[in-house]
Amino acid sequence: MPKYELETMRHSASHVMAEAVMRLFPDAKLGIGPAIEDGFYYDFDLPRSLTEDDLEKILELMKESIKAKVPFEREEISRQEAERLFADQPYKLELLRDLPEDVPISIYRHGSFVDLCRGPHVENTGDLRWDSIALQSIAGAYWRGDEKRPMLQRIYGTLWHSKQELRDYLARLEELAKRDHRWLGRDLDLFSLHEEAGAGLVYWHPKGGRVRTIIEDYWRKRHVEGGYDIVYSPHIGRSWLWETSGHLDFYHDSMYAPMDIDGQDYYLKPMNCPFHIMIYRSRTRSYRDLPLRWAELGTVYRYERSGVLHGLLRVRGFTQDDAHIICTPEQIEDEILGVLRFPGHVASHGLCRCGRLPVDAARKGGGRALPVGSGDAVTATRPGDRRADMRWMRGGAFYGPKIDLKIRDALGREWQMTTIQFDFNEPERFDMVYVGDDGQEHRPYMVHRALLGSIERFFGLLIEHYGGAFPVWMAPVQAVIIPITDRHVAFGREVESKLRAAGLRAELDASNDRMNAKIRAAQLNKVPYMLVIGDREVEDGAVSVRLRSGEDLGAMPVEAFLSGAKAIDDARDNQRLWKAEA
RNA sequence: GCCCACGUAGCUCAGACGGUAGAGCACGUUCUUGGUAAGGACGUGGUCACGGGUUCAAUUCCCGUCGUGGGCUCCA
Repeated sequence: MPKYELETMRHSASHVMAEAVMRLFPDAKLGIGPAIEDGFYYDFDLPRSLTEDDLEKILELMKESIKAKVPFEREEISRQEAERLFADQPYKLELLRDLPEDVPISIYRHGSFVDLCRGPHVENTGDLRWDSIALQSIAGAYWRGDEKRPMLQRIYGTLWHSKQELRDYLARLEELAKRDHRWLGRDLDLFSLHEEAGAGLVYWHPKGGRVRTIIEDYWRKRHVEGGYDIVYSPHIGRSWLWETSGHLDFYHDSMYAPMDIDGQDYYLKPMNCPFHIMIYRSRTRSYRDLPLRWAELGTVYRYERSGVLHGLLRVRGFTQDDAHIICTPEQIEDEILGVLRFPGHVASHGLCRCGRLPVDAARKGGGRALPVGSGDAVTATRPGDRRADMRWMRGGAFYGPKIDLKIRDALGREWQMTTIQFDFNEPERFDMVYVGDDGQEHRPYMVHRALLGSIERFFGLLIEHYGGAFPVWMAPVQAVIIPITDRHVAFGREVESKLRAAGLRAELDASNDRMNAKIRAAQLNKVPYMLVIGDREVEDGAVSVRLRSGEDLGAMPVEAFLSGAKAIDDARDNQRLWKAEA
């Protein structure tokens, strides 16, 4: 058993690092320095920018401190003493002043370094191992996460129990980085982005297009089965639409500048909802029509600040798998539960964990004045309440409580995918009504929901999830036919058309590379099946099947491969069935 | 948007006190016709991101813009 929790050691390491920085920059102002998931950081206000060389020096100084086994000493002091002690540390003073009155002020010293800190820490710096610490990067970070406050320099470090653990961790990071969709997308010829054609705009290549088609076909099929109707709407709309929805007021920073058409302002759509509402308003609706479930693969354009764009995961034009459910207050619970149970398969990992919060919130709130939610549910008050609107917007919710689902990428960052959001605002703004069984007009409830989130982001994470090796049913190329010499190409074409006729995405590699090179190319493209054909196969009407796992299944008649591959396709499990058959 | 770094062939990268550049892979031609992860030869390919400035001369130095990477803030 290690003597200390990693968290304690990491926090101590951040103090040791801060001490080292203070020795290099005696005038440094200290921010905060907590332990984080895999390491620690410390924020500094320094007279100049740090460089990679500085990191080496800092690590050297940390090493000295660790070798000297300097004891950590805890001390509780009065507020006045603390203010005196940190008189030249404005950020510490600010933290101090924000501490509640009844909290005792504790400080930790080791050597000449002293920090306002709750602890705990290791006994002495010698409890850390200098060879299991790495300083990873220098980054900018706003003081207290507020972009209006000064930007400090943050040093990220990582610490483990042993040198080996550190090595393993760094190796793991490298391994994960290999799954990065940005490089896989290029190597597998799935998509591209072009600086000269505009940042954050995605070009889907034929192979990426195949995967997207499969995702969309699947999406459409499940939605129709799930009681949704598919709708289509324009990409631009007159300013009236956005004024009415409120987007022009509250979402303005994310919208592109208007274009003048015959003296009228038109805007690229950042959202699909107002269009679906227009469809709703196109005729009188009865309670007998509800619930309405309208889905659209709607492409939206949003201005994103330049620093936040990231491959497919954060772009400026993307397609949402958007849907709006318009229902009566009585139907809302069933509708939400229906979404939570939605047989989305590809998107539904973890959906069930979301609980019943919004349903309860909606019920308690009666749909007009809502209680404050917790977690990711966003506060909502009255429709039309400007302050509340703005808060929802800033919080990322349009108009009410929501459920969000986040998935981590290869680099460990979280990205929002699924979102389910109540909207008590737009029905009001657009004066949506239905005629109830009492003959009176009533206000319907509206739910926005996207399961995949955006097709682009979903695809990016899908690439990383599979490391580019898509399961057979999604693979852009399912089988590559590899003739050994030119005289086998003719038979190769026959096989190719047979497979294609059977619905398989097969391609013939007729290049004049050697077979080995063709196999290598297919491997690198992560093609599930490689079908080698030479003299023996031509004679027998067979193919030799190699899997991307490297397994060689030997020769089999083309029909046998076909039925096997189709069965595999149906089972959505490429390798196992083959092994069972083999 | 902010902090730091970066931008040389499609990709990965060399390179030069400032005197307009090179490799491997990819691509093309060609020889080779090969049994499960790279056969050989030859060749095409670059306004050294873009725009200014300094200079006899800028891809190299300075400034700006655009873009990329890692963070922060923000978000599907």
